Amino acid sequence: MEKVIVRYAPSPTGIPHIGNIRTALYNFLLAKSQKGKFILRIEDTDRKRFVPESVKAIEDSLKVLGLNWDEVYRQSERLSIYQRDLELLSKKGLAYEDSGAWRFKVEKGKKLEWTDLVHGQVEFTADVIEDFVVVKSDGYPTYHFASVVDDHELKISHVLRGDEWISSTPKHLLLYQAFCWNPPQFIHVPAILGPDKKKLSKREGARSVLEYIEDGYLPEALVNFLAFLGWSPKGDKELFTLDELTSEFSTERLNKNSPIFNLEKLNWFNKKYLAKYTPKNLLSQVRKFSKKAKSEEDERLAMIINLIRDRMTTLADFDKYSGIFFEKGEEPPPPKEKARQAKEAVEKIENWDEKTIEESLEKYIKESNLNPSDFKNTLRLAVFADNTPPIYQSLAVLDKSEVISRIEEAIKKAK
RNA sequence: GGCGCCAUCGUCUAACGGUUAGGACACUACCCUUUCAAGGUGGUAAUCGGGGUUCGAUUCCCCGUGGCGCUGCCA
Repeated sequence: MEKVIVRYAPSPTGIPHIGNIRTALYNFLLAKSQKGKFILRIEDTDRKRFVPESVKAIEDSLKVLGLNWDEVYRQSERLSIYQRDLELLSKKGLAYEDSGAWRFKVEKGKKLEWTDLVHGQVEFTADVIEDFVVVKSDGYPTYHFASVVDDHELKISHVLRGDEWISSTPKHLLLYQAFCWNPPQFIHVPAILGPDKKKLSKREGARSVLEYIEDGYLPEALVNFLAFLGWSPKGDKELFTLDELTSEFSTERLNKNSPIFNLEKLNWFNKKYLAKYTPKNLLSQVRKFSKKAKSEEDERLAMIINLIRDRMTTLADFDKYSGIFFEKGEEPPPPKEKARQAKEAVEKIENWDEKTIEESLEKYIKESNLNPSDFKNTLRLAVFADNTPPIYQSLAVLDKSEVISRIEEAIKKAK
């Protein structure tokens, strides 16, 4: 069997959004699932729209997700190849000059068809195709020309790209015929849509994976989420690592219709992957996302993370839920009498560790014949806020003196 | 306008002629629980419409409708 060689060919006209990167993901999965080669090809043939920084953004986006490429090419460095093949066409009488550009001569009446790995048999008539430009007057090739020449040159076996290219594929087929080359397999995948069913816009997820990473989303979650937007594995399993996706991937299970970007689902994936992180790993990740966490010592930070990790959606959520461990919440204090009792109970605790705190307070509740829920509620309101992680463990995060001074503060404020 | 692609719960999807149309997110009820989460168990919710083919259509064919794409010396 021929070797599978696949390419992701973005044009560097801006930061690639999540939909572009999903195409890259599918290309990567297709290549690696067949033990093939994954090529990155920068299609920088439009000099007007070229944004130099976007090349790095493309590379960084792939790297952060682990989509490592085997080879990289830039079309702007391959001009002589296109020139050579243009001459070939022109010698055959299939290209002609027009206002400084070169056009391919389309033979009318021809039937162009291919078997798309997603769509099945697709047919066009050459009648609807105009003589199209292959080399622009500035000497750079058009997409149609450059991609066909390069795909052949690099022995690309499968062209997996967005389905906006379906209508252009007949042009590409014409070129393959003109050169007497065998066309690759075509796989056209639908674009991701926004919640309004329109093309993904900036506010609805057309952001780059780099931005999602900055917001505290995990690469594993992004990969899993993106893979499932237009593809599904056999069973009901939902959580897949990149390696698992690679061994499971098959183009047959790629979808025909356009999926809609759904942030809720991404959030769910992110929570799931966050839950899988080891405490040590999570700690170092959280440090990158929070100033407060950065200056906190390991042991205490680990305690806090352990208490709030279940409610974090992204890494950036550390600040959102850890506030009560740095500063008391705004909640109104409990009644004075109850707060005094709480203070008394806390003062009796001899060793300030989680276990002793719990034993000692439970003992106090029993001896004073208190309602346990009510007492814990009082503690929560006096020391923290109305929502907290388990109260005894939370108390252990603070110093005893801090707890007492917070309660005293509450007593002062209480009626 | 022409050409093309697409159509299952609100969303992501399963089904490859026969299922009580399955799973997940979201929503919701209950359980667990001092609170908020997390977790557990249930629930609401879908085959765009009309014709065929067939003993039988979500599934195959045609028409319509709707959405999207292309129709650039942009990709």
